[in-house]
Amino acid sequence: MKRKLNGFFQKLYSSFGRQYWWPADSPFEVMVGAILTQNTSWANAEKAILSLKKKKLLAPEKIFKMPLKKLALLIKSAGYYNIKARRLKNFLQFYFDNYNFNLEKISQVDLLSLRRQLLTVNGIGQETADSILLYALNKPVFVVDSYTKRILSRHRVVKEGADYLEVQDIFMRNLKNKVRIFNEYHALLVKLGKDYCLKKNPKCGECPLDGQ
DNA sequence: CACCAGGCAAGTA
DNA sequence: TACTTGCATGGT
Repeated sequence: MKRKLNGFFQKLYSSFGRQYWWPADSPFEVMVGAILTQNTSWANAEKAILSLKKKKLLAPEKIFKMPLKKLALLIKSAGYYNIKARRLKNFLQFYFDNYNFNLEKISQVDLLSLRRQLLTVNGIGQETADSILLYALNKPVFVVDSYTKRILSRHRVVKEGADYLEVQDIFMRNLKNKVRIFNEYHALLVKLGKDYCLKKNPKCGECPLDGQ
């Protein structure tokens, strides 16, 4: 299994190169982006980020104070904008109550404790929590998304319908250089899913992982 | 026109 | 525990 997963990584990396995730100017931008991109293309989430940036509103205190309706309109392009506005507010309430919007403080908390805390916020599930932990706070946790599950079950690494923690565990038990590799590997899997053969209706002929 | 995108929560059985 | 549904814009 170690060899297989590392082999996949090598193939993906040599096919696609470095992905430079997460595209953001600050850890806070990653946190916001993680919520905005839920079940949504990055292109649409990014437009919402830009509309916040353009008005200099991409800051914890600003979004915290902003009326819910105003926030919803600003992030409209990300889709599900009412629910995502509420989720952003929920996260900022958590961030203020527990860490006073202080990045140093939240960064000091150990991975598992912070993961549990994030999961208590309404609107933050496992993938969003792990995206924040890995890409905003550089914690060694693997992010699993629908592409990851599809790719792994299609290549018979896990059974179809394997749950989140099961898939996550496969990566975390079998890879070294945690943060660096977890960051790049997840990004490469998304790249593969987007551009090649692992959409819901695949034509797997050119998939770089075939012939493994 | 249909289908999909870097999910999650709440309801039901 | 396992399955279903609502949430919504914008690109292909």
